[in-house]
Amino acid sequence: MAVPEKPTLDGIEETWLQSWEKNETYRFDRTRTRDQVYSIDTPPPTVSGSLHVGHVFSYTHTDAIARYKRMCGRAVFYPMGWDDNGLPTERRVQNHFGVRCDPSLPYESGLVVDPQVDAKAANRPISRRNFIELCDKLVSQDEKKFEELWRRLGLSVDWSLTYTTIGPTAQAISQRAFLNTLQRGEAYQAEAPTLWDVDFRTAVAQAELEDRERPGAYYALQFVRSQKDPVVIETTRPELLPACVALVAHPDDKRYQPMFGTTVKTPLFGVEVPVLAHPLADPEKGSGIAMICTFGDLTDVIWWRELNLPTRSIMGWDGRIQTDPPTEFPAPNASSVWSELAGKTVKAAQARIVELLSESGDLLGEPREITHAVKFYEKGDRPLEIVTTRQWYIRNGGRDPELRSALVERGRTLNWHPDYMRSRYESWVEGLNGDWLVSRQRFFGVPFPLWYRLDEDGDPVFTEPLLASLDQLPVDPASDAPAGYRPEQRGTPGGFIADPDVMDTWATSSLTPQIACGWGQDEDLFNRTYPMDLRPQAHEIIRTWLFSTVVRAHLEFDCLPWTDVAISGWVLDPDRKKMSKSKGNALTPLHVLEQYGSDAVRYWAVSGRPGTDTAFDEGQMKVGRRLAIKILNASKFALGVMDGARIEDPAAVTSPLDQALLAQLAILVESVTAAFDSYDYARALDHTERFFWGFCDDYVELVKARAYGSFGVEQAASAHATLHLTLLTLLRLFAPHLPFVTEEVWSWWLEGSIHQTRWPTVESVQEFAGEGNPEIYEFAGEILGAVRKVKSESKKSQRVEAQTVLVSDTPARIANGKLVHDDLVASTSALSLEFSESQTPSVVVELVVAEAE
RNA sequence: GGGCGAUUAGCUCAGUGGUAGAGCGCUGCCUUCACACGGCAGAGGUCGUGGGUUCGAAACCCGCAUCGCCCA
Repeated sequence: MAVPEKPTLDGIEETWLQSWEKNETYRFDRTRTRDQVYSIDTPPPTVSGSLHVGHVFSYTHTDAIARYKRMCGRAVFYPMGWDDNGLPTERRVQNHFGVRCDPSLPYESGLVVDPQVDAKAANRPISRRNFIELCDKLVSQDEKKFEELWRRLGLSVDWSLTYTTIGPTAQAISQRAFLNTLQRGEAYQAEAPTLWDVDFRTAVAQAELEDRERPGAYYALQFVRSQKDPVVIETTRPELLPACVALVAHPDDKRYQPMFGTTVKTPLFGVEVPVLAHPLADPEKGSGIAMICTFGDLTDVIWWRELNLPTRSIMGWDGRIQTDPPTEFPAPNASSVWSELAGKTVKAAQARIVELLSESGDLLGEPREITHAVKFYEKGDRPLEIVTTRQWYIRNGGRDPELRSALVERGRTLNWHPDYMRSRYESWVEGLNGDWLVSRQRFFGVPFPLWYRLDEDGDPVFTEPLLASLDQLPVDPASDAPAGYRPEQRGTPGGFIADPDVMDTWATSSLTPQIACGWGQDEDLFNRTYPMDLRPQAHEIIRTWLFSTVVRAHLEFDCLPWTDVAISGWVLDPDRKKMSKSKGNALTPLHVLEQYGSDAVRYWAVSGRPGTDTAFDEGQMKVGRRLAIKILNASKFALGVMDGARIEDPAAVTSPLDQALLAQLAILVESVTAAFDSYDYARALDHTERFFWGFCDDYVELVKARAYGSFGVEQAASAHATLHLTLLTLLRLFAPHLPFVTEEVWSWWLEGSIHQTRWPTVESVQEFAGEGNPEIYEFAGEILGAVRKVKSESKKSQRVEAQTVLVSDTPARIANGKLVHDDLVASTSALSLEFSESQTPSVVVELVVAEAE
């Protein structure tokens, strides 16, 4: 036995991290069958270069569950992934190196790009392949930093299982899943109006939208009617006037009913457009009649589709008004008006057309300023436009009520922790209004495993894509040729071209269970781990990550990807705002890990209940550190007083106080186990901690004299057996939360790692507790506390002797008290302890008065 | 506008029908033979608000207010 003279937390992270690594403590045992395995679909963090405390928060929750399940005897499959795919990486590379991707440039071998001081300004164009090399370089640096942090935090991840979302395996699996989806008819290509970010120049999916309140203005424009007064519409987007294809009002709107079926002419351009009825037109909004443009917003798209309107799009992919007019404008000066708008940004075009309308007298009154919700790409800076493009879609129930209700049903059979988070899922699925757009016009992503045949004129035949074969994956259609073609036929008539797009990052992230478990790569592993047990994640990505993962598993495997989902809240700053890098209020976790120790930071993290947002609180970390130190010292006492005697014989426990304590301990084991089984790690810790402080304050004080041998060998043996079992049990109850300090204490007198031991059972404690009565322990604690209070209020040392302690209480309680008479006398330093029956319970203490000096 | 959640001590939060709880902070005391990187104790709340159910409500029901999130 090696109990340190002066136990300390200093350096225990290094010691045990090395030991766990060397002994492969958390290595997944893949000899175990699926029912013995607990597999976790760890959220692969976006490798963003910087870390903040929000990261350590939710991952600690998962680790506590993982450690509990491991101690319950499951082989825990706990891989880490890095989400290095997609736009966040692209943007980071652009800013870090001061480059931008220009796919038209040739690859430059051995290109050296140093991080720029003022990187944003440099904006150096490089080829797509060079760009991707920089992405790879940067993410591998970031991944090292992340791994160091996770290890330091004590995550019991099996690091040999690490995957990425852009690596060859992820690419192969994403492409395979896509090809399967395509062949089952669940993926399709369509040329359709698409929400479009003009800065990123890519299509954006419904799940990536967010509304932002922006100032705008209603402009009243008059449309000419033959032989009648003009009709006035109000619009926030006058620059789209040349794209106007109709006016629309509500079918019940009496004001406009007479006009339905007639035509009017657009101001400035003189285009004749019909006046139509549609229930989505809001009579309360503006003048009650609106112009339909192709396309100003999603309502325009609906009207365009349902009213079979022509397309007159004017928006270029770069967010500027395109050069060519969408139609021939009848009005005499229309072409000069158009030439003023062409090539302008939306903002500039709006300013100019307002001037022109004003000059022509078609703009009535002053613009009416308003604030309205505008759709943005969540990572974007300018409002989304709608352009017509060819895109890939995966069916997700957005247009298919049967699939939709099947997916709602999937959500209902999933175990949600906490349960109310289920409604986020349901309201999202029920509100879907289109299929999942999965193609992105970006560079750093998984390419579609497709090519298109070029006809004799060199035009691509989109209707018959050339598919990669499964054994070819991962494939890069930009450098590989499709079967039956030679590489030099690329881009030539009769030859082929690659699909230019990459997949949405969620098209890969939605496959993390398949990637982690080795679908199609390692079928043996897959059968032992899939479908998985747990998906831990935050609540704001239920609509994206969780939902898309359910969709893929449903389509490919007709099952849920996991049985349970545990939703973590956010970390809030002291002003109760979400901590995030973009808000600039995020703290890096490394300094708190160093300052308070990993166990202390974990203590703060696991005190945040499932699903609940939690304030960043260094105070809680101090408390956690104090708890860890207390565990060291209490353990030192228990082991020291036993002096090497490890009594593991239930018969040795003879003292009623000891039996009472153990009876309480059995209750504790039961409640902590129940809390963990319901994924409530916070409640589990709360129970254990509460018991532990009571144990230190009361039991240890009560038992001290007896444990040191004051009342004989047998009495001491009872105390030693109780201390031994209690310590053994409490350490294991703490182990999922505080892996370092519990391992440290374990090593003082036991072999192996505490994290590979079995979770304590109620029965094993009950065996020692016998017929122990918890009330005895409670009552003894009350008496001890009452004496302490008297001493404290008299401003005396707790060590001072009590002349008499008189306990008055009911006969039953007095009987209990008498059973612990000797321990009470010793722990209160009482010269005499007496009991008397009374209806009004009290503890009267008379202290020895110190003699005058 | 719809949905979900929150509102309890100065702060952070527990508490799903039976006398208001914990930790932090604050105040006081104790250098005690596990622990000064400590211990013990004390003060501090008409449980957001208005109704209702009940012998009894912080808790259950309805309305309202404020905050947060999700979705339109």
